Amino acid sequence: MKTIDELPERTAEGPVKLSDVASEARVALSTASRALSNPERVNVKTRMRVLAAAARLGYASNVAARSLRSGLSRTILVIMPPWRSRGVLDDAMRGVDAKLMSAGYSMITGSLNEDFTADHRLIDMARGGLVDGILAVANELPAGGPLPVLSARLPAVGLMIDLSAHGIPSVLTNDREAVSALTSQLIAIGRRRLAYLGAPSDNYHDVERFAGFSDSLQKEGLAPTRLEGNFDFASGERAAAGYLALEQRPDAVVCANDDMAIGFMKGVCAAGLRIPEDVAVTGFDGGEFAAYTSPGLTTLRQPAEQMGAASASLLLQLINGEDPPVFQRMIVSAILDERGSTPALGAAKR
Amino acid sequence: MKTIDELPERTAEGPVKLSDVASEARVALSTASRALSNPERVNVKTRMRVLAAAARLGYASNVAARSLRSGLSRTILVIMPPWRSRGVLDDAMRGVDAKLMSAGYSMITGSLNEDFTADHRLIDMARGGLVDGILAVANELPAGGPLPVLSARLPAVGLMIDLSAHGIPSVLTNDREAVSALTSQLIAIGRRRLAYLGAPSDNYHDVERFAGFSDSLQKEGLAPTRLEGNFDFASGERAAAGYLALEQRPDAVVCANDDMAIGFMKGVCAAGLRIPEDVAVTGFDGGEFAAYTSPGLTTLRQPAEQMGAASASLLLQLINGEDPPVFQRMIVSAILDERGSTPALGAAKR
DNA sequence: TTGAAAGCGATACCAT
DNA sequence: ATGGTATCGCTTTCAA
Repeated sequence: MKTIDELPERTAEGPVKLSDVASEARVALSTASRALSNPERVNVKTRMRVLAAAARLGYASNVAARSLRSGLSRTILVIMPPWRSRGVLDDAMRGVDAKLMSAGYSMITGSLNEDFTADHRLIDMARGGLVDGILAVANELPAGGPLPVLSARLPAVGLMIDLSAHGIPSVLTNDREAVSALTSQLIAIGRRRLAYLGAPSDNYHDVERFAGFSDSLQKEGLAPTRLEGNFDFASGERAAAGYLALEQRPDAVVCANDDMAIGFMKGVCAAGLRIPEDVAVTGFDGGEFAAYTSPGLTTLRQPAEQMGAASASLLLQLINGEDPPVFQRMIVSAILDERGSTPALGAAKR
Repeated sequence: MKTIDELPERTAEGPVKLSDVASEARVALSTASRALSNPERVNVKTRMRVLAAAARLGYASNVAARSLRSGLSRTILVIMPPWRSRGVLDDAMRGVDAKLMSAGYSMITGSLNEDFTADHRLIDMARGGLVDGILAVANELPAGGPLPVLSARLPAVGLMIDLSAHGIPSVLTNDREAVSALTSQLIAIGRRRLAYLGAPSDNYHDVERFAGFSDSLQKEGLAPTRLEGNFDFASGERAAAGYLALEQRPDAVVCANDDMAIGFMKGVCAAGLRIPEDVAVTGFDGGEFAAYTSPGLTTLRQPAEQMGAASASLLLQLINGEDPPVFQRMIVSAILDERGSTPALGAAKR
């Protein structure tokens, strides 16, 4: 995986600008400009020199200057209703939005591509001076996600993604601990054959949650079963088929998120099993839907909106150059929302 | 309601800039600048003159110039995973994002406030030259939403909101027609006491959908019942209580969206009614979750992603100054997703 | 084909 | 307290 440090660094003198590229390539400023924006109007040989220089220096054109001069921003303003409460991410964004708004900041949301890499233009924005800071948010991200943009060396914060290894403070849920506690409660009420429904294991949250699950099983000397999904409804439903095919069907299934849990419930209900009598099911996230399945889904709710707000505050703090936070991870506790998909978990000790 | 035309217009000479304000207020450029950004460092009297002039001219500071000079953009780049398929809006945004991306455009998403008014900064962005066009998207918006920003007189398109009355081309679903057809089908299978679960009636979609519902009832000489909600789950559940209290309970309930339908189903199921035997329920939107309730929810699905992409194309077309579209509304047909919450609707003629 | 120079609009320093 | 002016980084004529 390409790490930040392999990418060209900004010099101590600040962002590299077109004039730097020009002198590096030993051409005039205007020629450098043309080489980049109207390549066909420049001698091939010179063009290559410029391009090479730009690459070597890690040049990113300053978006503000460009749009000021050209009168074109290549940017669209999308106006939407306030963030709706759907899924953790939206909840989180609501918190982010509110906080940034009240601090007088705007937000450019750049989605990653389907393969979770950052688009080229995102990187330009990050390094081209149009933004003051970066908030990387992700809950279902494989490792190696938005890193290239972080090479902008701008103040940055991770939300629901652990970037602390890169020196970027991150706001996270206590996935491992919370799942472990929940698992222990399931054991405490007598469940003995427990399964975990997870996702491809390069996902931070899956790793953590599965670890929490395993921790508790090991403590009791129980053996874990693992089912595979990919965080969406359909994969949960497919996993149900796998579950039904087991000779010794687990009597409790801990899912890595709500969506899979909901799909899973549909699958096993359709087969005539009773929830929670035959199998207890739990989710993770605490989306609004969880209260509207039948039975309702017991889940670990992430206080997403607060986490969003916290991450935004943190970022603003970094931008304003106040004393950097003493922590690298801000861990927020998930909250257990108990519903019909599990028997009463009672006062099982945490 | 404040309409576009009451707002200050840009002069034919283009956006008003600080120098215009300065001369209008009969002060130096630098003084005008200070009056706006460091008010306390300017004599009250002069300050008022400047502020008045700015207001009179409808001045909006050029964001590009400001951030170029000050080195501060007051903008945060938020990096997110690809749009997820939740709710219509997200689906729609996925289409928008893909289209804009491939055309080399970036997106600034500005949420409206909780009261559905545009934030002051949104308006600045729109009028301050940082964006080339505006896409207003909304499905649950009361009338009078994002209009002020549209005063920027930039190319604009409405998505799931009808702004055609303001000369802004809009991409819409055939709400009225689709609901009417569905209602007729319910009548065709023998339902006679039909209710509509709607939302505050200044909402475009609610108005259209209710009209479609009423159309079909009138055709058969049936009387409509109307229940009130506000588009969210909880309001659907509350509406169920109202429904249960009716002496003559309707045997079919057409809901203005999926969320209310889902909440409503939960409410009536909890009371022991059977769906669809005792009461058939339908939704609108076709979110992913509709397939995971029990029973599954019959709903009119909006092809949101395609609509999003279409609206983005349209906007780009306007920006590029190609021949403006000959239509003011692009109407897309909703698709009936038939599930367990209604008896087989069969081949009822449309 | 390349280079020099004139702005784009706003800010902030330095005078007054 | 106010006014003049250099400057931010880049694009774009206009000459050479």
